[in-house]
Amino acid sequence: MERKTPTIQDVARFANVSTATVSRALSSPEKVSEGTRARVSEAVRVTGYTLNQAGRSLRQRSAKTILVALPDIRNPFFSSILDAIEREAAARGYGVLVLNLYFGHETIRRLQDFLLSNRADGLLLLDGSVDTNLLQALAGQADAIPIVVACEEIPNSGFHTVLTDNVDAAERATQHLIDLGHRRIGHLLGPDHNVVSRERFTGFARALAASGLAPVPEWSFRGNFDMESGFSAAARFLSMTERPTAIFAANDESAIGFLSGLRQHGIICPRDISVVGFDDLGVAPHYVPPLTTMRQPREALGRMAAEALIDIVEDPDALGIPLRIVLRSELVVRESTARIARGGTNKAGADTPSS
Amino acid sequence: MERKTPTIQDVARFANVSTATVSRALSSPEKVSEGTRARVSEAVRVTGYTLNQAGRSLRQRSAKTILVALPDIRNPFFSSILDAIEREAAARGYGVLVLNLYFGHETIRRLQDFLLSNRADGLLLLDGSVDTNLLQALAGQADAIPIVVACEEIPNSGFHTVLTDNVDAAERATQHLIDLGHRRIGHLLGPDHNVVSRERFTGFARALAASGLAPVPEWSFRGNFDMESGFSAAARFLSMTERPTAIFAANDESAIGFLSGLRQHGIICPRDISVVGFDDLGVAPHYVPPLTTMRQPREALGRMAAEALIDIVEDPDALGIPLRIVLRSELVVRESTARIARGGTNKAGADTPSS
DNA sequence: ATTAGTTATGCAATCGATTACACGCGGCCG
DNA sequence: CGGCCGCGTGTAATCGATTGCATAACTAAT
Repeated sequence: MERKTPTIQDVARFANVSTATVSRALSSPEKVSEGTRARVSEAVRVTGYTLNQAGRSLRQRSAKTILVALPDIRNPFFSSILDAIEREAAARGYGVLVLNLYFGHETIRRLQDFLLSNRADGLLLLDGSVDTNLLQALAGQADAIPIVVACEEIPNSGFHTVLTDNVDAAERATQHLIDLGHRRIGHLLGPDHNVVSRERFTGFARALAASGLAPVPEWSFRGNFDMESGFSAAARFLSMTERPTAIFAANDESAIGFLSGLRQHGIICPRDISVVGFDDLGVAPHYVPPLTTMRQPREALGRMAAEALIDIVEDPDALGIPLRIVLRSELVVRESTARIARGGTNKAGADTPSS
Repeated sequence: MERKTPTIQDVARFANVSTATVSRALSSPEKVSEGTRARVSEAVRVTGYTLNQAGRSLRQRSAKTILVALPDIRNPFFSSILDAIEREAAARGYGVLVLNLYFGHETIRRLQDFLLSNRADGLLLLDGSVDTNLLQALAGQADAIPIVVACEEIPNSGFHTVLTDNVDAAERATQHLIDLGHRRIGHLLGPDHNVVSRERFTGFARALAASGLAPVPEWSFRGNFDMESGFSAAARFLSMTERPTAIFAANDESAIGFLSGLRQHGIICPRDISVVGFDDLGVAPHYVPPLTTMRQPREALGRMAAEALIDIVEDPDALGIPLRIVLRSELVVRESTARIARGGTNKAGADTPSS
């Protein structure tokens, strides 16, 4: 009973044709006569044949697989993008390999390996902080490896890019706070080295400038995109005597951590402080209070990035110039932001509102 | 400048040895002399050789890749398990293919394809609701495909399984509510057909029974593991005249949706109701109120499942009998549960105003 | 010195599918 | 009638790496 998985040879034998014909019948049916086609289908059915992808990959030098490299799968922001990517890839017959990109050379080596070893046909990179030289070496060769960078921009790299309008969105988020009457506005930063962090800060500063304000260095809280860092920032906030009345947080997770920290000391949002986040995570509408936030079109972003990558994989000349798609984020107003209180309740000492 | 990626042939030519020797130098160094080994390394360095995985896979019939199939990548519970799996796999030199298992035959077909086409060496299944027949066909053949089921049990299937103690954990969660003096305890269910849902309900009922109580059918709210379903359940809760004083929710997400729905109508947790969740998501400690919940050892679960699968892939006879690992969940008490209010009969209409 | 054993290496087959090229056959056109 | 074209098919080379078997060069043992 030692049956091996059937190969194209078995099918050929059964259908009484050559392996070449079987191959053609399966991948370009129009090249084969109707009768033969039927015999081959039947033979496939009977033998239970399935393609051996390794054989095909070897010959065609393509793996029908894309590699998605991201800084943290656990982050719900990335995981929903990954979801969209997987859907799109599946629809086009591609598999998705995921690679956690902690940091350091080790993982870069692995990334390179995956690509060079013909396990993946292209790279979808969801992290802007990867060594550019290395990537360009990969992308610049004669048989260049298709790369699409999504979410985070790698400046001047010339890679195809799909991202959201971080600067502009941050500006609008901050403007929302200004529109509500806030003048003392702080920012909960993202990680230092991160491009997205910087863009959001830029948009923040730009909105302030447009209203004749300037960022107060004290009110830029260190953060890291995660809840813990928001929580720690709250401690610093609480220790200050001159506090902002509103905060633009670099993302929802840190906003939540921040609010959670404040709440433990009786600072209530939006009564005492307004907070606007970024991302519109699933929990945002169900948090207490429901979070005002910039909604990034995550599904679209993932889908379009995957689409573009596969287009290039299938026809390297498809795109003349580097692609650059910018998707617009949308402000979702909920309950974590409110018009500034009239009498300026927000005192930690004897501070007067600037109005 | 039309350089192709170098092959083992190029290395062999450069090092003045045969391809066989190069292959051996790279994968079993102890079989070649020291001098040759050095020449080969040098040649590899100079030519910039990297292995072509397709070639190796074809010959060795192994892809150095595992397939992880899950119902929803976006779900933070799964994404952190996926993270752990990826880490373990990476450490052992394996790649990870992910497959979203929406439902229906189409995806099952894809799953089968991946396995049969030699793109993956084994399957890590994070979903108990897959057609068992098909899986057993895959697993039962002469050259069986290694399968490990994690998170969700497939009863009587004989698959290797790694999971958490759902029944027992649910019992302890409910017991916690009983210990706080609650007697009128409801349950926010998971999806109907789901094994895990049922196990958690079983544990719930068991805890009640141990205290001489029984589940009140009215107080078992339909749910779906997601926030929306928790939110809807809240509406039903609000419409009832006889309400439970505590709820055991099938998971944190639905607990959050439920609390969010209640809050909109002034029902405050834990003052008016106690809620215990399941999973200990990242947001749990930062929710308002911080959630009491059963922490599942997600990282351990993912890691151990991956470990077991790869063990089997590398040595199919490694395990004599079907593996079955059960990990213990841990109750994390936070602020969403409280001792029942003294006179608190919790009747609708008799609500104390919230502010 | 002969034999046996060990070590290092090469030769060539092999994994499974694809595809360039060649061939045979029938129809069509000049 | 002869040449050309196109269709359907088969033959065999090919993709890149691994590995069973053979061989050669030494060492050790008798």
